[in-house]
Amino acid sequence: MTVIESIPATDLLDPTPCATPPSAYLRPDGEDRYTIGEVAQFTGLSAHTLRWYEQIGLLGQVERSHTGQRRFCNRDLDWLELVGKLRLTGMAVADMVRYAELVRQGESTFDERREILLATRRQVLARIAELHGTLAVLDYKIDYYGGSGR
Amino acid sequence: MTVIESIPATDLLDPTPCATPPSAYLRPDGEDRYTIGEVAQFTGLSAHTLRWYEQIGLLGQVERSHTGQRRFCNRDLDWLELVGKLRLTGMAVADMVRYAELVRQGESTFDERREILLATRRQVLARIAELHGTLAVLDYKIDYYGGSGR
DNA sequence: GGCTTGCCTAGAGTGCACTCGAAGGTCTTA
DNA sequence: TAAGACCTTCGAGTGCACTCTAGGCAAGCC
Repeated sequence: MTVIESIPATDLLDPTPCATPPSAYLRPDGEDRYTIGEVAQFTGLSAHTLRWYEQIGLLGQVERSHTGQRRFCNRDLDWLELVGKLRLTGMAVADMVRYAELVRQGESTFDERREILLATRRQVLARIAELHGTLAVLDYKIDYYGGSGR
Repeated sequence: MTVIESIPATDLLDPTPCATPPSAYLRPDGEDRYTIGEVAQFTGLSAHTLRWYEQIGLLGQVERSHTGQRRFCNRDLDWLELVGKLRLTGMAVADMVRYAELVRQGESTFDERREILLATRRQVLARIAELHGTLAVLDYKIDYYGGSGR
């Protein structure tokens, strides 16, 4: 919960459109075929939720095995990590789907994507300020109830 | 939204159990009898929501006029202001109801109330840290999309 | 061969926090 | 005294983000 991550310089050159900061992959690229159960464990999302994400377009078409089972790749994990971060900001699923669609449309949507992220950034800053405000109220009342304990 | 409030020293002695930081009251104490519509306008909550809050015990018995209409007082506004702050922390309504019950039970519940607020405080701090983490990711991606704009 | 485990689909259900509608009573202003 | 804004209760509806159910397939193990 108290995760403030730093971003290694090696990642700053990553050319993929859905680049996100570092992940500890389960397997190296080329051998990256994960079952839905593995991904569920790795991301903390349920298998149900992962299927639902794909269904609503938040995940794009996931590859399938010859028997029709999903086989997620490292890139999918990257994307899910970003989705997780966006979810933490309070962004609505529908908005994330919109963003995912823009990613799928390619480079021509860079500007729009940047705008979305900038707007999200502003909302996060506002939310942080709001939380500092509630913190002041909480501290005031905690003091009233006999203080300390912090 | 960017409200970081300061608490005037004059309020620090307030002896009421549901004391909250300053409100700009509509009317001075003694003449503080507001209709539900006025309170709705003042708090931004709908009249429906205010009735629902009372119904579930988040608001305690609101006074009534001789014809049975609700007449809110400044104290109710104070309480609603606190509820608004707690709601901003993401506290569940059921938990706020629990807190309200403790307030109604009187001084013997001071310790328990302080514990609740301390726990909430920890959650708010964790949430702020989490948001700083998402901010780092957003900045990373915004840079990738051509930066600036902040 | 039978059992278990894990996966598939489509669609229904859940919990939260409101939010609204219906049917009717009351208050205010003209 | 009449219009219309505002009030009441009760219960149903909404939107979100999952979460689960049912019914079935496929692979691995004893």
